[in-house]
Amino acid sequence: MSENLLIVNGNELISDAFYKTPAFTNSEGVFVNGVYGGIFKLISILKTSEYKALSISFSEECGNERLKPQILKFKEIIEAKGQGEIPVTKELLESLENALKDLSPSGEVKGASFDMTLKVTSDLNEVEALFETKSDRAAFYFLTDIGDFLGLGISFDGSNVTYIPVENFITADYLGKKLSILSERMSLCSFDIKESYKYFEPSEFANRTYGYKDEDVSGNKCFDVLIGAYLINPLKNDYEPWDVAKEYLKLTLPKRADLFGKEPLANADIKVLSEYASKIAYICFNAEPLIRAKLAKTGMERLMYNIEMPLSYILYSMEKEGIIVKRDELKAYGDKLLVRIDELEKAIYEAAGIEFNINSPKQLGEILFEKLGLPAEKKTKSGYSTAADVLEKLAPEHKIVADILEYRGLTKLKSTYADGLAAYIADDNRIHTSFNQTITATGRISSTEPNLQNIPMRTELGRLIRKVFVPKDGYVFADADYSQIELRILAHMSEDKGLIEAYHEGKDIHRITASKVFHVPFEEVTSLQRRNAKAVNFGIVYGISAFGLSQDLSISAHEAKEYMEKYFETYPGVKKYQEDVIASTKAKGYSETMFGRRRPVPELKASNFNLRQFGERVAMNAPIQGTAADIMKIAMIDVFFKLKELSLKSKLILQIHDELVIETAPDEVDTVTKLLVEEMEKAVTLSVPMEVDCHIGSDWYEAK
DNA sequence: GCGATCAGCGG
DNA sequence: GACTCGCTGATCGCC
Repeated sequence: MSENLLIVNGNELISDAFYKTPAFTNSEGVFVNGVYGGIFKLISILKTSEYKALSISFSEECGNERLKPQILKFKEIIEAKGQGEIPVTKELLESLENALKDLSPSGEVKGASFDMTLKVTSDLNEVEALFETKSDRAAFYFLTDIGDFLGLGISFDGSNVTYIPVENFITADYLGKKLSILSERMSLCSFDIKESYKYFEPSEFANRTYGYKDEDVSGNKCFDVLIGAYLINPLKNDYEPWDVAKEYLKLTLPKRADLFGKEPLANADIKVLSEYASKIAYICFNAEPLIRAKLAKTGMERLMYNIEMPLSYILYSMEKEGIIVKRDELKAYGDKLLVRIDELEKAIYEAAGIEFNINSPKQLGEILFEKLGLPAEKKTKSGYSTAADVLEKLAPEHKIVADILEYRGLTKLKSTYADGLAAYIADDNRIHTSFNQTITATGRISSTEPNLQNIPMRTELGRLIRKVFVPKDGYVFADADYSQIELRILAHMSEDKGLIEAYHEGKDIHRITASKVFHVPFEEVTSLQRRNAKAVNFGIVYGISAFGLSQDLSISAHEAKEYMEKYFETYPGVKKYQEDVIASTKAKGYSETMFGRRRPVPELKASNFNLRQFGERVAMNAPIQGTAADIMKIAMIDVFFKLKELSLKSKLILQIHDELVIETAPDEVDTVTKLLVEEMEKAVTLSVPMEVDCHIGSDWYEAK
C-alpha cells in the first residue's frame, strides 16, 4: 500500500511551480501561477504513474507574501477533496482539471477547440423556421460596421450556429424584430448587447414600467457576456470576445483587427464575416452559463440582472436621444477665443524674442528655462515640466508666464471643446455620445466620442460653453445632482458619529468639518480653513495621499499630513473604517460596495511599498466611489422607467457621475422636477439624508 | 501612420 | 513602479 501512496510537500510543490511558472492572475486579478503550475504538475504525475492514493502535507511557514496566498489556495482546493490519504480516482483527476480551468491562466490549455457547425442562409423560409426553434435560451451576435448591421450569427444549442446576412428582404429591422419576439419566450445572450438595441428591443424592457427592484433577479432575461465578464474582473481593459473566449473557454479567436485590419467589414469575404460573427455567438452561448455561475457565486446577481442589464438599455436610449448643440454659436465661441489667442501668441513671441511652438512643452521649456533663464523646479522624464502649477509659481518672475497660462487655457477650450465638439454634431444637430459601461475599475460610467462628462465648469469662460447645449424647441433642461454623495456614503459606511451628526444638522459640511478640525466656532471659520477642510474631504473621497493633498493645496507634505491627522481625530470612525476596509480587502483580495460590486486589489499584497500604498488608497476609495456609482445607476433606472410609466415626453439624456440631465417638456416641468428629486433621493436609504438639487434652465449653463 | 509623452478638463 | 481616473488633443520620434 505504502508504495502506491504519493506523498507531496504542498509548500514545496507550489513554491517550485511559483518560480517556474510565469506570473499571471485569474479572472479576479489574484495571482495564481503557482497554484496552476502545481496542480498541473500533480495531474501529470498522477496520470503517468500508478499511485493509488495521495497525501499532501502543508507547513505554516512561508515568508513570501506573494507565494503564501497561493499555497493557502492550493490547500483549500486539496482539503475540499478529503483529508489525509486521498484515493486517486477518476473523479479526483476530473475535479483537479476543473480546478485548473477555474484558475484561468493567460496561456492556452490544450484540447479545447471550437465544436461548431456553421450554416449560412438567406432563405426566408429557413430563417423563419430557425426562429421557431424550441429552446430555453439563445445567443446571438449582431455584426456591425460603422452603424451598419451586416448580419446575425445565432445559436440555440451552442454547437450549431446560423449566420444570416442582412440582404434583400432580410433587413436589420426584420432580424431585430425576430429577436424581440424571441425574447418573449427565451433568454437571449450577446456580447456588448447595447449595440444591438438599435433594432432589437427585449420584451422585458419593452413593457417595463417599474424601476429597480431588489428581488427581481434572473429569470428569462437578456444577458450580456461582456458586462458579466466586466463585473467579475473590472480591472481588465478592452474586453473583446476574444478575451472572454480565452478566459472562460480556453479558446483562441482571432481579434477583429487581425482578421479585417482597418478595411470596412462590408468589403470582407462573407465566409470570414460569417465565421467571425458565428464564433462570437458560439462563445456567448458557451460562456454564458459559466459567467452566470460565477456571478451567483460572487454575489453579484442583483448587480448584473437588476442594475447593469436594465442600465445598458437606458444608456442606449440616452445615446440615441443625444443633445442639441448650437453649431453656429459654438463656432462663434471658438472665433472669439481665437482673437484673444492670436493676441497672446504675438505677446508671447515678443517677450520670448523668437517665434516657437507654444504648444510644444519641449520648445516652451527651452525658452523659459534656458533662453529666459527662469528657475526650473520640476522635471519630467524628458525635460522641464511646464505644467500649470509649475508656471503659476513662476508668474511673478516674468510677464510671459501669465500669457502662456492664459494661452494654454484658451487653446484647450478651442481645440478640445469648440473645435472638438463641433466635429461630433450630427445631422439632427445633436451630439450622440457613447456611454461605456465596462471601462472603469470602480463601476462608474464613462463617455467617449465625445466625452460629455468633462465639459468645463470651474472657470466662467469655460463654463460658457454650456450655453451651446440646449433642449429642443420649447423644452427646458432639468438638471439634478446629488449633493456630496460620496461623503454621505462615507458617513454611512464608516458609521462615524460626528460625520453622521454633521449631515443631520443640514448645514455646510465643509464649514462644519473646518469648525471641528480647527476647533473654532462654526461662524468663525475662515474661508481658508473651509477650503482646507474641503480639500481634505475631497482627498478622502478620491483616495489621494498626503502627498497628493499637498500638491492639491500647494503646501508641504508635512502640513498635509497634519491636516489628515487632525481630520482623523475629528472623525475617528472614518479612520477606523479605513483600517478595517484595508484589512478585509487584503484578506479577501477585493473590495466591495454596498451592492456587492467587487474591485480586486492585488496591489495590497505587493512587496513594493509604493504599490502597496496605492493598494490601500484603492481599497479605501473603491467602495465609496463604487457605491455612489451603484446608487446613481439605480436612480437612473427608477427615473427612466418612471418617465415611461407616466408616458412623459421628457427624456433622460445625460449622466455625469452624480448628475442627471433631462430634456423636459414645458408642461412636464413640475412633474419631472419632483420625480427626479424623489427617485434620486430614495434610490437608497442611508443613515444620513440624501440631498438632491435640481435646477431648470433653457440651456445647460443655466440649468446647472 | 502609430505610440509615447505631456498637458488639462470633469466628478 | 508612480501617487485618482478616464478622456482628448498636440507634439515628436519612430517605422
